Amino acid sequence: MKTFFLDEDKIDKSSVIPVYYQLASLLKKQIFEGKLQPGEALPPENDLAARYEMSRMTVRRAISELVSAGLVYTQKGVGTFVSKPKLDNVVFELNDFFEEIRKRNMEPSTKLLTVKIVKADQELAKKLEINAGTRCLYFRMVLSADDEPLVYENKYIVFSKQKPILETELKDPSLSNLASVHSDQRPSISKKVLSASVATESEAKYLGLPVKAPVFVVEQTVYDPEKKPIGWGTSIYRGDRYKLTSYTGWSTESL
Amino acid sequence: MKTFFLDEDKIDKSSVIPVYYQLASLLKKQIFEGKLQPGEALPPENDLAARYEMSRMTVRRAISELVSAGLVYTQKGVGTFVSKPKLDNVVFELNDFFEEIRKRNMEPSTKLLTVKIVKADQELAKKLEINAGTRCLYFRMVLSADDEPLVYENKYIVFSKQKPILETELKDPSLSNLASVHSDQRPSISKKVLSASVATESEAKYLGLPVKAPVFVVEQTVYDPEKKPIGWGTSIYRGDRYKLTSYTGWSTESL
DNA sequence: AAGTGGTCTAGACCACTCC
DNA sequence: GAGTGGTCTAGACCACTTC
Repeated sequence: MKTFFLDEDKIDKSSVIPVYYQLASLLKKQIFEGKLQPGEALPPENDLAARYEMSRMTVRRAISELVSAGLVYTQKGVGTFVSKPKLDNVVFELNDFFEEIRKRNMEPSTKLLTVKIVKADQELAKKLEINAGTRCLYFRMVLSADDEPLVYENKYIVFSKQKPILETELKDPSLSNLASVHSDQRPSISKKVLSASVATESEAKYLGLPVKAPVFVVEQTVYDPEKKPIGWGTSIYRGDRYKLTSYTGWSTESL
Repeated sequence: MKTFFLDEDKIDKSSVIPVYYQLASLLKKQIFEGKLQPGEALPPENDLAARYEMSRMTVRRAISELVSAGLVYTQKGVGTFVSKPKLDNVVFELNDFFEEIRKRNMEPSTKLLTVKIVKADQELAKKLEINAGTRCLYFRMVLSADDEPLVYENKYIVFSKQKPILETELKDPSLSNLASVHSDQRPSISKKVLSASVATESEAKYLGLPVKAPVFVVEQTVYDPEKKPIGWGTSIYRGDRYKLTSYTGWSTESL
């Protein structure tokens, strides 16, 4: 027989801190300290409700916090169990360039190298699921932080409405924004593919890199709600400046 | 005055499908179809509860589904509003090698090239926050799928207990697993850094690539609960085989 | 049959925002 | 002060798992 509930009454029902949050923190603590080991069952919800003198709904709210944090999982008719930490499944974030740069207290800028109407060649026609020769809007630009070039981009939008290029849209030159301005359809899904490559001659030139220097390539396709492509482009990220970092696991933070 | 509630009574309270789920789907549909535009407010919770004849708690459960899906956000004392889709903030998943390969119906395998005890040099000592010369366990291996080499790995574990290398642990040669077996501390946090590079001579040899072929490099550090490093390693992924794909946005799926 | 988590109700009080 | 979302209660019935 195992004894739970050794911790004193740590729930302060008159506190401004929600009761469910206090209980969630208390359970988290027991997990981090190893009092509740991975695979082990939490006390039943009714027991927790009785012990901490709160309603079962409030207990459930607390547990649902742990579930979404990935600390525990539930099994219908069986119980709630502590998860094993998954340290090898990680996610890398790649956020909007302007947001990311500003977050680092640097000044992002866009240099528009080319903007014109082109006829789609075979490759582009295939990417955008249109006929070769169809007219597309073409953008070529360099994104910089504090005047240091970091990203070189080529973008194509299916050309469906005549509209001038506005100065303002260079404030957000993302493919999804360009597509929403220059297309009839509003973009609703975006696909990005990240790969490793080496800089071509022109890429190296605009990024101030030696030819064949390592780079990240992000190929993006933007679709309308009917899953029809409305924009396609590639972004070349300097390999010497860009790294994607990710942390996973249980941390004693957030108590 | 805007008219909500035009949809007929689509809530079937006797259905096996939970009521909160039905309401969530109904609201999702209105958002996808544009009947509820980004920035626009959802009807107040009390109104929804009255209209669909359910308790407010159930309405809140439905809305909380939309919140965690990123479709809406709430403001205390103000209301619940439809979010703007963020198409340029994406996450790339990089999961456990064995899981990923099996998911693709291929057979993963590990070839252990080297395992021995080494004295830490300056660089390794810095990474593991130990003194140079401290003994570490060193692993060098190639991970393959259907006998095609895909990843080349070098890993170091702080050497704290004498323990034989077991055949079974090559079934999961991840740094976190090796660290948990060969260290006194259990690993609890993992940091991974993804960068683009080109293959060195030895990397190219083991991966069957030309020298200077593009590769992904993942540098991983595993920490114990006190944030002390207990393992460090690098993984070289073939750039011609590995791509990270990500989808974001609103999709009509999941209704 | 007993125990578990999943859903749902019909109220209640609160803090917050806006006018 | 009116309206909003955030929290909480004390019940209830259900489907599921285990014995």
